[in-house]
Amino acid sequence: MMVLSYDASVMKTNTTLEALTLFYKLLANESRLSILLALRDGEDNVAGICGRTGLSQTLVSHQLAVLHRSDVVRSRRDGRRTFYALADKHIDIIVGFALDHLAEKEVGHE
Amino acid sequence: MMVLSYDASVMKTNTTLEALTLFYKLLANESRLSILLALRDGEDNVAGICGRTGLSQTLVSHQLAVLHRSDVVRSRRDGRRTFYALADKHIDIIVGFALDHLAEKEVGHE
DNA sequence: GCATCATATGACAATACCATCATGTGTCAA
DNA sequence: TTGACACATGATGGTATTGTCATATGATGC
Repeated sequence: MMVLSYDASVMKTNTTLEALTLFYKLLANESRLSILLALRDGEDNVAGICGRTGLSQTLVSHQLAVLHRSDVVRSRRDGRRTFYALADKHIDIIVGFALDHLAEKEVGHE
Repeated sequence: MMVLSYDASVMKTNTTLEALTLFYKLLANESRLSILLALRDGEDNVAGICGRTGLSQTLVSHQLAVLHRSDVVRSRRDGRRTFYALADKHIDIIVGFALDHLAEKEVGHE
């Protein structure tokens, strides 16, 4: 049973194929991807992310929880707010990379 | 309604976010990813892919159809056989890239 | 403490996806 | 043309995922 959300500490027991699939599953949702793209511009709190993505607070919190459980984003509390950021440069690079290549492919199709 | 399978010709009307999501959805399944990883070694026919992935013929055909509809793989008929290959280097590069970074991240977690 | 702000969590209906079984189609050899 | 081979397709049951509503939790100021 493959589940979207997984505990990062379990990942070592997964095969590479499973790990890679889980990783892509995280990116394979418009809400989550939208959040990640927003975070490429730098860290932001939940309200800020809601504003920038147009998603509801509940949805953003849910998806941030998913992304956080999988160590894709990290969180930092500041008073009542929680700021989220991409956990490392990998996500940033990988998403950017795919975007570039997708764009390139689009052009190629014209 | 976001659907995994989409007609590649429709993609121009999608936003970048949608297109990127659809792209990742294609990779977010263990069977498809397994097929794509197999095809990184070069083109192969359905039976060959079944052998290398351990997946059933029906499943492989189904997933190849999905990947083909989205222009991720291309097909070539040779007699009774159909050979499939990655449509371009993008997929190869992107998957390899994610694999490398995932590996790197794993090491970082030790 | 109490109200409020900011975020998190639980439960759930709707939907999407997956893998399988059964069957269909196209190709070749005899 | 028939049979076997190689692959494709349709239908379907089971399951996973999605987004929403309602509600809970934690922090701050008064």
